[in-house]
Amino acid sequence: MAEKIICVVGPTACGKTTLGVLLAKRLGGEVVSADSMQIYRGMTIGTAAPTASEMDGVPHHMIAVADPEESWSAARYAQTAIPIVDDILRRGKRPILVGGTGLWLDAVVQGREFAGGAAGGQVRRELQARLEAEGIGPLLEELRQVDPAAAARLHPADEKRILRALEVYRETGETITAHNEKTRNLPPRYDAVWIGLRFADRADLRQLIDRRVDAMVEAGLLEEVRTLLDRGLPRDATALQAIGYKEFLGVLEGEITVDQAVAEVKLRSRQYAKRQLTWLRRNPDIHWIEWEKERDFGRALQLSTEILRTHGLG
RNA sequence: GGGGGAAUUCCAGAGCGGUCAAAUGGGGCAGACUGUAAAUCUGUUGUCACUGACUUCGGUGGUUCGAAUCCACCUUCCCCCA
Repeated sequence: MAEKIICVVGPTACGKTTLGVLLAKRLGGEVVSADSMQIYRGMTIGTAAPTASEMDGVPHHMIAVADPEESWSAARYAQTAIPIVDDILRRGKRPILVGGTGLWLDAVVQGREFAGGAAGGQVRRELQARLEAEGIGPLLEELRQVDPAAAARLHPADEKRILRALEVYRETGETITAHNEKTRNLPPRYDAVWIGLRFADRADLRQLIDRRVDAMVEAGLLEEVRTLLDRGLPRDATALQAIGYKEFLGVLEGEITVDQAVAEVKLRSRQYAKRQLTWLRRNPDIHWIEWEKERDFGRALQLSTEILRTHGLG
């Protein structure tokens, strides 16, 4: 029987961090972050990573544990986070996964494994070079030869996944389609109770995002980005894909003004929130707590407690 | 005061007599997604009784078989001269 863990999910700025801490305190739990950007060090302001006071004494894992120059993936995250979750359980505490990166959450909770190969690998670089030289056509044709199902499923414009599919075959001798079929129905690694936070009206989320972005800028987002660059972080680092960072990079390089960057960050953030919601919507196990206008954490904690109780927790 | 230019679907911006409900981009909405996922990719975006019909391209009137596209006047905006 898989062990019980809690997952707190939702779009950016919906209050996951706060609820996670409240639940941890009530249940004697520890937070394991599932955030693809908070994982990097030196990116606290722009990723809205919890501060020491926000953590309120609750142990947090997987936040600021990676060098921004490193390129973390969902697979690497899972490899690192799963042992941590297990350790928390072994110590008789409750793991609480808190995060907005849907794939990363699923990578821990589900029993699936990622196929071989990786972004920085030799095979991938070869494929990338071929893509640049020949275009996607020949690569898609090659995929059609070895894995017709994947070739049919993937949109011809989806270069990233076409490359990945070829890479898996080259690296492992097994097609990604076969790998997926093999692992898709494995039992979940944990018995997760999913709690989702969202606003009943998206306009309220937007307002909150706007305010938060303004606060980030006031808190020194520009300086944070400058510091990262001063330490030699290359412009193409995965960490700099983070919303807020890439835009303010543009400010430092004199391409756009601060006002333009702020507007851009707000826009990208709400688009991101939308994508997060799309990902989460297909998870039927999520128990949604809806905010009306303002976030009421007292009520959310109460509702969460009831949800957890029905799942034998609390 | 005189001369010139422009007004297009949520925004920007094509279109310059029929093949235009109107290119393209942005935004919105919806979706996908398993080793870059805060990334990447897709669909859709006037209305409806939706393989067809109806109402649109600043306003009014006109030319024409037919107009977003031509003409007149009006309104607004921009530029130049004064």
